[in-house]
Amino acid sequence: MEILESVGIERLTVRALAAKLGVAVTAIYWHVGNKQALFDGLVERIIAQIGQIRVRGQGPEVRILSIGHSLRHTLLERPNVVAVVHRQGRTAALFQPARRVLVRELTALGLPAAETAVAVGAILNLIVGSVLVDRQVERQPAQQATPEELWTPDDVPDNPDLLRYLSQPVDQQELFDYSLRVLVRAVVSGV
Amino acid sequence: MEILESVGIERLTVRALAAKLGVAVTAIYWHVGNKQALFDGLVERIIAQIGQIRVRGQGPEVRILSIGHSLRHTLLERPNVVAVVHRQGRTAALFQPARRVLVRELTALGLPAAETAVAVGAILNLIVGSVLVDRQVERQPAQQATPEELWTPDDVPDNPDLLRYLSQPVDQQELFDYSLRVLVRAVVSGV
DNA sequence: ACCTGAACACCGTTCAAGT
DNA sequence: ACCTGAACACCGTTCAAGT
Repeated sequence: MEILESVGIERLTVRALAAKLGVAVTAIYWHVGNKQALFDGLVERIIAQIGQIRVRGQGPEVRILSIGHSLRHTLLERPNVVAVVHRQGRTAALFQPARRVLVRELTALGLPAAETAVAVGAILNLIVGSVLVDRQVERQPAQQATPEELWTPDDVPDNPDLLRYLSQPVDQQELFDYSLRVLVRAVVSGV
Repeated sequence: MEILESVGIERLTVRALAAKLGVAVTAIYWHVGNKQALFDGLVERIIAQIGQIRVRGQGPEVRILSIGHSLRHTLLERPNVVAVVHRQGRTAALFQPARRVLVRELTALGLPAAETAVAVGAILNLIVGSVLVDRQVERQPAQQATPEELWTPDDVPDNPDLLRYLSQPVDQQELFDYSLRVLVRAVVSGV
């Protein structure tokens, strides 16, 4: 975990771990089997630790929004951790606690079972997506082409105002707020 | 590209490419510099090929939905390709053509510039997220814990109907349809 | 039961040497 | 200008050998 958070998943190697522990590389293999098993164990610990969700506020809409924001915030704080979980294909398990509390809030609304299941999935997908995109953006701050090269006045004829907006870097947090609000409102009002 | 699509990004190595070309490993280095540059070049080609979007249908809502579905479909067909683009941090560039046509459709709606920029970002984020989650799900079909273990009757008291829904594997396509529809409707109606 | 060193088959990369 | 082989520093993994 220390290696992961300090130098990233790329350099979390069996040999680096052995060195950190002051032990022969092969000792790791005796204890955990192989690298796959090592990562599996690490991810299980992460899931047990990070999964916890605090729900705050009054009223279903506010409470559901707070779940989304808290989860997104937790994940954004630990990009390397999210990377391992994703790599091990355990994203679903990581999100299970959030799924649990979301179900609780949505059943309180008295929605039909089918709609609740879809709404929970949609909200969680939105969060996963937003986090993955955010990580992507921060990992590549200079996306090679500048916005000015990507947009020509031709794309947005007679609209210098829009061109200015499009040329600014996207505020991921704002996008997330907007999408989540729209989605939750639709769910709560039963569309 | 052939290696990528046939055996996946993991095994797309400089040495594998050299072997496929019947050439010494070091020849690759003379031509493209290093692996990073090799991947960069590959990704540029992919972006030029895959970015193209067909917009179909009449009316802004239908046309925007068609953009979303076409893009998602294209990306889901080539999971390995998406993986390289994502790894090289060029997702934004891959989505530029879609961004372009989305802007065109939304300006036709006559929305204020600020709202158009946010709406475009939100829709694209939804698509990226849905594709990444979908790839995740299919890469790990057996998510270790079965739904039956994840949910206890305690989580959904007195609601066996909901429990049944939650225990089924999530239909990612349905989730995407739902979220996109909600989002586009909100944008079109100017919420 | 736990740890070691040697060895193997892989990587990416550099560099001097060839034509 | 283009390609090669040898070499280096890294990987993950196995296995016989030690205590």
